Amino acid sequence: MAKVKLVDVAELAGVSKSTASQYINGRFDYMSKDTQERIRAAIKELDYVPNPIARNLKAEKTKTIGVIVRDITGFDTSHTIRGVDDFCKTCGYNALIYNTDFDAETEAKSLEALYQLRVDGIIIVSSGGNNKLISEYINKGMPIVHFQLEHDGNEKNLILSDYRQAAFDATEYLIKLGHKKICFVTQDFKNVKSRNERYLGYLSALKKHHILLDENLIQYWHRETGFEHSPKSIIESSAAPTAFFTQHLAITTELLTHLNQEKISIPDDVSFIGFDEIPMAEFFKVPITVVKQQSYVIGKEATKLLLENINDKNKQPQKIMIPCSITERQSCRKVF
Amino acid sequence: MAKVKLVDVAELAGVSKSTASQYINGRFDYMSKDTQERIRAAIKELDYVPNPIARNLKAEKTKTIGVIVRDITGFDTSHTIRGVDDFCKTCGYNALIYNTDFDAETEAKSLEALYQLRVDGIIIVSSGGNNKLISEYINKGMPIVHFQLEHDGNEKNLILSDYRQAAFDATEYLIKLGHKKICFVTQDFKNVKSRNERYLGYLSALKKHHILLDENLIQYWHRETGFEHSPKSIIESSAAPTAFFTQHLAITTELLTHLNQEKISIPDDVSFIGFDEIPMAEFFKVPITVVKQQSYVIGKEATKLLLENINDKNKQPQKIMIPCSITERQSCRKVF
DNA sequence: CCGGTTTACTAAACCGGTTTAGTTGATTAA
DNA sequence: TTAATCAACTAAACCGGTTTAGTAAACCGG
Repeated sequence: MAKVKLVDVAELAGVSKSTASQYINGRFDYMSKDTQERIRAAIKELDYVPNPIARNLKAEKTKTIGVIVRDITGFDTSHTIRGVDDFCKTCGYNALIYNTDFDAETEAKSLEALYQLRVDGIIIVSSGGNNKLISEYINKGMPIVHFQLEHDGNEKNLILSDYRQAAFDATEYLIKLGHKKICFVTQDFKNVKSRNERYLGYLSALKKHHILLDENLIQYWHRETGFEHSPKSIIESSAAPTAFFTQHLAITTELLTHLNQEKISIPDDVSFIGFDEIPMAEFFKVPITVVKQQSYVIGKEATKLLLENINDKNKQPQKIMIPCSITERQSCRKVF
Repeated sequence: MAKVKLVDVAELAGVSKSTASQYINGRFDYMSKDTQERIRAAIKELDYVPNPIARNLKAEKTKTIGVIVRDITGFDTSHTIRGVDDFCKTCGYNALIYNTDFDAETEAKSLEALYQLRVDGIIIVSSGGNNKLISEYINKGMPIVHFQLEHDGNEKNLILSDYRQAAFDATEYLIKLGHKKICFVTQDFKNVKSRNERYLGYLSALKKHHILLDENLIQYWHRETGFEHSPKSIIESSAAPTAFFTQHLAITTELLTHLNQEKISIPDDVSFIGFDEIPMAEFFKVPITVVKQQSYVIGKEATKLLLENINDKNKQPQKIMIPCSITERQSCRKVF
C-alpha cells in the first residue's frame, strides 16, 4: 500500500527523521518557520500518511476499544453500538464489536481476543459467567465498563438504565389505570441485580398503592425453554392478571406471539406494557405501550466513562443511571 | 498491560528471540523436540501473548477490514454487518464499522480514515458521490467490495440481491392477484443501477402480462423531502393504483405512515408489497407482504469475496447476485 | 571575551516482533 | 580424510514510527 514513509518525507525536506516526526506531532517548539514549511511541502508532495501501527507500537496504545454484546442485531443493542461508535469516532478511537449470542464461552473467547489485540479498554454486557476472567483483566490494568446487565453488584464501572424507577413507573402506570393484578414476566433474577431491580421497582409500586404481592403473578421466561407456564394458563389461573408487564423485548415478542395464537386480545382481555422500545410499533394491530431505554445515550456514556478510565488509571469506579421513559400507546386500558 | 515479550520467553527457555519467534509461528522444521518443549513451557509460565501490533508492523497487514454503511441501526444493515463480522472472526479478521448517515462527505472521511488505518480491505455501500476517490484507492491497491448499491455499473467487485428478479417476482405476484395498476414507489434511479434494476424487473413483469406502463404509476420519494406526490393524491388520481410496491424500508415506513393517517386501509383500499423485511411484522394491524433480502448471507459473501481479493491481488473482479424471496403476509388482496 | 543559555536540529535507541543470512557441530558421501 | 550436507540454532537487520540524549551554532550578560 502506501509506501511513502517518514524517512522519505525527511529526505525530501532535507531534515532528519526526528525533526519530521516532531512536525507530524505538532511540536514546533524549536523549529524554524522555514523547516516547517519544507516538511509541510514534502508531506503534501509525497502524499504522506503516517502509519498508525508503527505509532501505536511505540505508544503502547491502540486507540481501539472492544465492545462485547450478545447480538448487534437487536434493536436497542444496535442503537447502543451506534452511540459507542459515534463517541469513539469523535475521540479518534475505533470500536471492535464482538457478538456472543448469549454464550458465556464465546464471551470468554471474545475477552481473550480483545486482550490479545491490546485494545485500550472494553465495554461489555456481561453474561455473568466470566466474572473471574473479567476481574483478572481488570487487575492486569484493562479498563472495563459494564452496561445493561449487573450481576453481583461488584461490577466496578457500570452504566444502566434506572431499572427500578422504570419498573416502578410502569407498574404505577398500570395501577393508576385500575390494574391490581399485574403479571410481572421476567427472566430469572436471583443472581442478576439489574433484573432484581426491576422486581424491586414493581414491588415498591405495589406497596405504595397498598396492593399485596401475589407470588403467582411473578412469571418466568427462559431463553431456551420459553415460558414456565403458558400465558393462557396464567390468565385462566386464580391469579387472573389483568395486565402483563414484560421485562425485555424477547419476552415481549414471545408473549405477543402466544397471545396472538390464543386470540387473547390486547387490551380488551389483558393490558400489556413491555420493557424496551419496539420498532415500527405504530403499525401494530395494537401499538404496545413500552418503557423505553435511552440506548444511544447509554452507548455514548459508556464510551465516555471508558475513555476516562483509559486516560486516568486512578479514576474512581462509577455507577451511572440513565432514566427511562414510558411511551404510551394503546395496549393498556382502564379497568374498574 | 502485558509486559511479557518474546525476549522474556526466549531468555527463560534459553534460546534466541529468533528461535522463539519460529516456535510462535509454528515453524518447527529444524527445531529439537527439547527446545520446543522448553519454549512451550516458558510461554505458559510467563503467560505470554504475542503483540499483534508488532507483528502487523512487519507483515504490513492489519488483519482488519473496514465496513462503510449508512446506518448500522437499520434492520437489514445490522444483519449484513453480523454476516460480515461472523465471517471475519472465523478467518481471524476484525471489522471496523463506519456509519455515514447517508452523507457523501462523511463517506469520504471514512474512506480516508480506513486508508490511513491501513485496513486490508473495505466493504462499502457507496453513496455514488465518491466514485473517483474509491477508484483512486483501488488503484493504490486497496481491495474494495461494494454491496447493496450499484451506481454506474463500473463497480469492480460487487454483491447484490437479484433486484431485477425480485422486482419481477413481486410485480408478478400482484398481477396474479389481479392487479394491473401497480404503483412503483422508488427513489430516483437515473444514476443508480441497482434501483434501475428493480424498475426493469417491474417493467418486464408488466410486459410479460401485457400490461401497458402508465408513467403516472412511477412515483418518487426523496430522503430529505419525502414523497413528490402525496400517497392520497396518487390513489385519487386518474392513475388509480390498486397496489403499492415500495422499493425499500424507509419508503415502506413512510408510506405506511401516510396511509395510516389518511385512514386508507390495506388491503381493502389498496394492496401493499414492500422491499426489505419488516421486524415483528406479524404483529402489524395488517402484516405486510415483503420481498426479503438475504442480508446476512450478503454480508458473509461480501466478506468472503473481499478476503479472496486481499489474498490474491490478481483475482478477477466479480459480481455476485443473491436471490430474494417473497414473504407472503396479508397486505395484498385479490382484485377482479 | 568567556561561560552559560537558547535555538534548531540530529544520531541512535527503542517499541516487539519477523526474517534473512549466517554460524556451529555432527553426519554423510567420495 | 575431507568436502559437502544438514540439523539446530543465532546475530542482526528490518518494519515505521517516537523519544531521549546530545550537538553545534547563535546569543547574551558580566
